[in-house]
Amino acid sequence: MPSSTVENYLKQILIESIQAGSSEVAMGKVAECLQVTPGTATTMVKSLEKKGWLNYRPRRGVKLTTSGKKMGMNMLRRHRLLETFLVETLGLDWAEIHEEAEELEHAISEKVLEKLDEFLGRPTHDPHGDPIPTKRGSMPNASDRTLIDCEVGDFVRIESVQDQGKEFLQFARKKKLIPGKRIEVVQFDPIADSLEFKIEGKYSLTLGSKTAAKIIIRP
Amino acid sequence: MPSSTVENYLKQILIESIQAGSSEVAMGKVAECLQVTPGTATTMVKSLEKKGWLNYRPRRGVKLTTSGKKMGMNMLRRHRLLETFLVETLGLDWAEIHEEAEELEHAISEKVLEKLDEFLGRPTHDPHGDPIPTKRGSMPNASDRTLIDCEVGDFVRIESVQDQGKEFLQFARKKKLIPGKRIEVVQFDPIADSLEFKIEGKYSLTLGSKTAAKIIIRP
DNA sequence: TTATAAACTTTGATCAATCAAAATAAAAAT
DNA sequence: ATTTTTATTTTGATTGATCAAAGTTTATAA
Repeated sequence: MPSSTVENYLKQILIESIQAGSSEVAMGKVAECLQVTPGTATTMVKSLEKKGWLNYRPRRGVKLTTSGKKMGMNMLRRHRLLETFLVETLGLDWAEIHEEAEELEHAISEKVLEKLDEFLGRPTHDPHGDPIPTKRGSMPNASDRTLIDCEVGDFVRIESVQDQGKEFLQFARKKKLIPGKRIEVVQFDPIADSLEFKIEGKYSLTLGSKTAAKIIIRP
Repeated sequence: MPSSTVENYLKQILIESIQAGSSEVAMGKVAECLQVTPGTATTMVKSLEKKGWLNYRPRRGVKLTTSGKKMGMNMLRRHRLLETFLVETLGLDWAEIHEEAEELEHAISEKVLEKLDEFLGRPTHDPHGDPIPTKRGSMPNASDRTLIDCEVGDFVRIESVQDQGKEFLQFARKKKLIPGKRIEVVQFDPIADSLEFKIEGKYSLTLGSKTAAKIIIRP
């Protein structure tokens, strides 16, 4: 049985490889997203290779094997199901759930997870709008379009928000930047680096491109 | 923040000291209930003393400090609330929940625990009938009478069952040896080491003293 | 093309938790 | 009062995960 450290490496490498689109993840990225020094990442990654979770090419990066991908997906499933539970059932604020799920995901067994999934009614997306992988490890592929890809006049729907930070999530909730909400793009000013839009036809909001890029949308 | 190993030592030492009635727990007991070699227990206990969780007298045993007792109680609270959740909400069998709670109790935060307690309606006892310590660390003291302390003709109620083992719990459920059930003692034969009784006036059952001692009762 | 910077790997060390086996102390038996 | 047994402690070693700092490649810039 993999330690929670191993589980974290695999989950994080999977997330990076999905996010970057490329399957090989640079060692710098690995070290960064696991919050360890580069040397630690190198050492760990070598031991993960020995155990068959991934392939490591020195000074190139790492690439998950089939079992590594499966394990990573499973962790993502745990994480997102737990987040859903924490919000839907226990009523925690969506800004607080990431850290909580981060701990619980290593402690929950497959058996309990299955019961939880059933109890929650087999949800397909977590509170941030991210898709929950199935038990078999497949995941509906998410949209790759964000608010900055929109034209003035576009009508779109928020699919998810890509920032697990407390501050951002509290801001997003206050401004109704919540998965499912309808958005109409009103104005885009590249010089001012600002994008103005209306949520549900009511609430006006202006964001810079950095933040607008965190809002994943679907037409 | 204490590691889960530390949490386990404190919880287990607390349980032992409650069970044995004496506050000082022998090193042998510590090693046994934590499933480590005696040498490991000695080493660990010394480091726990340095951190103020307990007092250690070589070749005598250990005694929790106030903060150690508090931490141990808190772990017991976590464990029992989680067990309650696993049975009441997720519908797991009571024979499977101990190991699950054993893992989850180290991962759940105070915040989530509080929400869980609220969600469950502030239960006072877990599925095995054991009292759940309050947030402040107090616990209604349990009965110390078991089935073997009964006389023929006694009418009593099952308060709890004191064996977390799978086999015993499956047996107990099948035989309706469940907290809350009423029992009438029918016969007691010291020579045969057997005790016969009726549950809810319907089901007859005979147990040896070893097993009868696991059934905590209240008049 | 060489110098510099950035990314990465090695090396040597530490910390928590553990074990096996040897040493010691206390308790029980003779 | 010894001897034997049992309980406990010590010692030396291991494993997993980590870091700091020194060394090595590869990429970038001058």
